[in-house]
Amino acid sequence: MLSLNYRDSRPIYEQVRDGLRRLIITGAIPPGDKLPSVRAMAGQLAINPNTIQRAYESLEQEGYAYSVPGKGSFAALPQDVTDKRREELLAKLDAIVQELVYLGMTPADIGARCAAWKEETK
Amino acid sequence: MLSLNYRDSRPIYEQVRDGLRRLIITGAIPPGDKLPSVRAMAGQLAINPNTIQRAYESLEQEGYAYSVPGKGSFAALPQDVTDKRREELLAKLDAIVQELVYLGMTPADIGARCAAWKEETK
DNA sequence: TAACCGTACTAACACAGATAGTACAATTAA
DNA sequence: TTAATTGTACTATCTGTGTTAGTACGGTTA
Repeated sequence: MLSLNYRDSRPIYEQVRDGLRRLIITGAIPPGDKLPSVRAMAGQLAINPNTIQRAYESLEQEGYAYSVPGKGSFAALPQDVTDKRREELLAKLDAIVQELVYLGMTPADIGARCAAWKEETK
Repeated sequence: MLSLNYRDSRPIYEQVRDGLRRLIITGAIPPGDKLPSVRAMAGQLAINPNTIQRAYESLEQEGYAYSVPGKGSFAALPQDVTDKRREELLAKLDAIVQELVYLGMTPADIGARCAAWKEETK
């Protein structure tokens, strides 16, 4: 379901958050479905529950999940994702395009690549 | 020339590296031009020279700069930028497109946005 | 009732980031 | 030649964040 890379310099809770987000946007976890419990995922990944909780808090701040005490954490609807997150993505997109253009690609090249994007379950 | 954000959680040396990269890809520092010396930039930003050196090392690993002992550090040519860096950019691009599609945008929308990109000196 | 859930603390530890200081060889300008 | 500047390489120290460990409470479910 999820894997950690201890050679990666990124904090574990960020890796968990990004991994869960990926499971959601790829459809592996449909909106409304229950996410693994904090303790279950901590046990599975052999890390501390506090670290998982931190990942869930971060994911919840983005709008990708919501939690109900006593019940569990669930994947939210795409509509619930924060505008802040959308703006971040577009800003990153622009920065990447700018650098790729500097490196020789044309905006048309990049645009074509994006337009041809398919769900390849990467 | 450059500015630091101490509220940002990102390490200073990464902020410096990204800032310098931006100056290069925007054309503010043309290829072949000399970058500020380690000590000069450290003094200007009021931080430790070691931190600047670390930023330069990272920038050099990407291929955006090269250093000559006794002379200084210089902006490299776009051709010198590592293939690794290019691959990273394309991988990030794909991930962003995937998430934007999940959030409701069509690949055509995103492609059009990229193709319409202009040098706005952001 | 018992087991699970999210959540909220406190305390302690490990490590990366950052600072401070020093040093050396190569280059440049005086 | 001399003096100043450059990149580079160390060591030592400090701080903050990430992580772990343990405990606890209220709500939900079987």
